[in-house]
Amino acid sequence: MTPGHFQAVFKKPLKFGSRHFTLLITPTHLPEDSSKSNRLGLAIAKKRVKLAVQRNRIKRIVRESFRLNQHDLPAIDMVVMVKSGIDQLDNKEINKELAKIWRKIIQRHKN
RNA sequence: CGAGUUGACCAGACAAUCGCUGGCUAGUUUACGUAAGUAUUUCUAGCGGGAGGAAAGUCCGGGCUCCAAUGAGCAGGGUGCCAGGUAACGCCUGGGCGGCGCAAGCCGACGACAAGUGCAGCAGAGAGAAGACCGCCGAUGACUUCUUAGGAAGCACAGGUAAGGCUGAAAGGGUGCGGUAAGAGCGCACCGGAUUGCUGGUAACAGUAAUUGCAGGGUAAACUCCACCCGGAGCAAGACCAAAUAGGGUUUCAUGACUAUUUUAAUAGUAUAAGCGUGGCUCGCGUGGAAACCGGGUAGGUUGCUUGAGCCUUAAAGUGAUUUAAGGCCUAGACGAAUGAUUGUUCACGACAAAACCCGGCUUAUCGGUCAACUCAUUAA
Repeated sequence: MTPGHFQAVFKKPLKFGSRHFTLLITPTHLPEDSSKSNRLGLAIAKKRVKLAVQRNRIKRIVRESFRLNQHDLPAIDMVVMVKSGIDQLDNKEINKELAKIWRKIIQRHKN
């Protein structure tokens, strides 16, 4: 996603929260309706996660999880934001929490 | 074998599956083109590459880039034993001096306070060319008593005294002997200091001799003085390409103004903002349209961007930092930002922490391990 896309998401978001994540979501506005149109943006503030090593780790895990689940998700743009304290979690816990969020989104989409 | 010092190195390993990033090769796709082909297009496959010793803090120094430049000075800032190394340094090496350690070794902003100015709480008698609180003395002078008339004893009044005590971080060289009423560098010896000379050393400095009774102590990360160094800003530097919109310039066309001709609608000519309020000055309003090209330039893109004071091996010079020569090697280059995830096996159960223009240092963080040299202790020969 480019900065323009980020602005679009921030303008009219649908919020999903969990203990350590906040997701902002809008339906994609791509003119050509392709199958892989859901896109991911990461906004991990230095204020929330201090060390560069930890920030990179979280980004990787979120990307990985997104990659594995993207085919089940509806056509959306989303920005993943992060709350403080997430650097205390290990990889397994983060994966669990993300899986929960994906399920939530899919449920919402159906309804 | 134990305790330790210094230097160098490593930073879990292996396998399977699924991914990320940019490079090369092959194919594919897109754009332009009649085609050959061109391209910094899309996607796929294969191959090989892909964070650190500190990438960190951003504390110094340099390269590179732009700006300014003829040189010098002032201001401001920095450095501060000596010599060497280096592109340069506040770094490194070697040496000196001082301190710590049994030792290997480690630590030190380590110029100048007998240029000037300033500062020093409490305590204490006294804190800077000092000071008499306790103490010591009271020779000399005063007073009292005695007297053999020379003096003797007392008193602690004048006064002398920096040995001792007390205070303090610090009390105006130290120790000893002489000396004295008691004392005092007052005199002497040794130690220390200062000055001058000589010797060794490139130098810092060290050694030594003579002279000098010896001194106004501390503090310069206090002002200051002395010596040396420093132009400013930074890759968001800078260079190139360049959409939309607005605006600038040039050319052409159209329109409008005036004049002439005539078929009253055209042609030719003139001027290029001439126009209107308003006849003039002044003032105000107005000064338009289309196309092409040009230039500046925003978004955006490309570049800068990794071949470099580079790394490895060997040899030579040097105590060493380092330098020189020969041979070999190419080892991340992203930009919403790449090195991961899962599972299994294994071990000593994995710390601190991730490039962002590039180097040289310093500082700080750090689980543990390997190697080399050296020191101490114990035992044996």
